[in-house]
Amino acid sequence: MTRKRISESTIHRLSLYYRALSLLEKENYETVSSKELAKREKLTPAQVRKDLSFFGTFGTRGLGYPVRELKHQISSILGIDRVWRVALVGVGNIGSALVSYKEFAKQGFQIVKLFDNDQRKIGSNHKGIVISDIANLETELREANIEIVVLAVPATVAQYITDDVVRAGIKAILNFAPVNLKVPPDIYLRHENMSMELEYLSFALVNNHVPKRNS
Amino acid sequence: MTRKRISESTIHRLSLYYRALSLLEKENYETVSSKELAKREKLTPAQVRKDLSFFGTFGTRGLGYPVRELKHQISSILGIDRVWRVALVGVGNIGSALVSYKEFAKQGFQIVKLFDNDQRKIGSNHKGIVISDIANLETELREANIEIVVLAVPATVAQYITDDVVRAGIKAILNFAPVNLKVPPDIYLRHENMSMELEYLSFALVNNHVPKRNS
DNA sequence: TCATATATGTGAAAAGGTTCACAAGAATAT
DNA sequence: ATATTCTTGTGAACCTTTTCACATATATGA
Repeated sequence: MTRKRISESTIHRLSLYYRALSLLEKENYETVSSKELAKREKLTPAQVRKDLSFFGTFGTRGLGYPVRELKHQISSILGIDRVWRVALVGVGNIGSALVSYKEFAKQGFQIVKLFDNDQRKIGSNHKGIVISDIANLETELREANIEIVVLAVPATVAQYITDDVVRAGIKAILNFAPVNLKVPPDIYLRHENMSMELEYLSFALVNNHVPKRNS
Repeated sequence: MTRKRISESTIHRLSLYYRALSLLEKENYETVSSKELAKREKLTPAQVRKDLSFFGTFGTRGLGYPVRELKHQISSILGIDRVWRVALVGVGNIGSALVSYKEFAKQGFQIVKLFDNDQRKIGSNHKGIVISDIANLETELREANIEIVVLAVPATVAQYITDDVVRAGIKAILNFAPVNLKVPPDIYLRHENMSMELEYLSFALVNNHVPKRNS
């Protein structure tokens, strides 16, 4: 299905374009040029055009891109023009915050299951979702037709839980634990390492680092 | 001060090496090879060696790298062998989670000030820190000698707050709001976009994307 | 002590990603 | 209708990053 090998950077930038287009739409823009789009996300016009060109031709010469239409196209490319059934494992600090994080829902990532191993939490209702026992992870992930699992558990147990998740047939995992996880090659695994960017800032301050671009 | 221009990717990987070395230290390893280090973070041995070579020669041929020593060196390169005075603006869902996030403290990022605009929160004690009024942001950032500011505020107000933060002389900002921010060129600005990785997973699932490597 | 195995450090090659530059199409003004 | 301006789409050039491959150094075992 992959026409050409799309780089990770391009995909990440699609997220940025989508975000910018959402805003432009709210501001009642009909069309937008690659120049304006680039400016808003601190990129170059050529980069914007090249990225989009991998997926088709969406613009009109002399005019630019139709905001609503392009936004829709990108959402379709990213697969966020639908609802994804997401389960969150670990309803601690980070986990709780993620349940309430509006941005996820807005983009179709619906958290429909919560898991924890804390007896005090299991069975209780958290933002409208009853917290399940992590002991039943595999079964309940299957029964609820979960497609994406978000891990917000301590690093020490992340691998065990991951093994369970993989056994449940889940193909996409987003891991917030600061540890690398072993998964079979057919599983999509991504990491959200929140210290990393702080460490980058630290490095930059200490070394007077000259970045190519901010962000 | 920059010997050579170090790439962002290299710096991010230093974070990974640091993490792996911390674990290796706990496991009582004396030395570690680039091969083992690479395996643990799903990289290649050559990559590890090349990255490290930008900063000096830390290894011993035939033996590998001394775990404790290399960990210390990397922490020094990243500037996390010291304490950073961090302020967090926005004590909502994400903000609260970040205050309790152990990983930050562990790496020297000490959150010493909290700000919010909610009258119910201002003056109250949150995990040992009294929440300040965001109206006094500029003054209090200066008075507390804050070096890094973390923004966990709604996208709609992020730019105004950023302007305040910049006026306070802060040179490093980590932004969790899903919006791009305008800052002068001498400010280090980084974004933590938590939807981005979910969107990547979505893209990967829909397009059967073949990644270069996981993560 | 010598041979063998191990593993670093690094130029050079290869791969990958970004920017350039321009032809071509569309809109707008005269 | 025509000229002018605007802006896309894209091959090619350029630049950056990764990987290769090997000389070099150390450790280990016989």
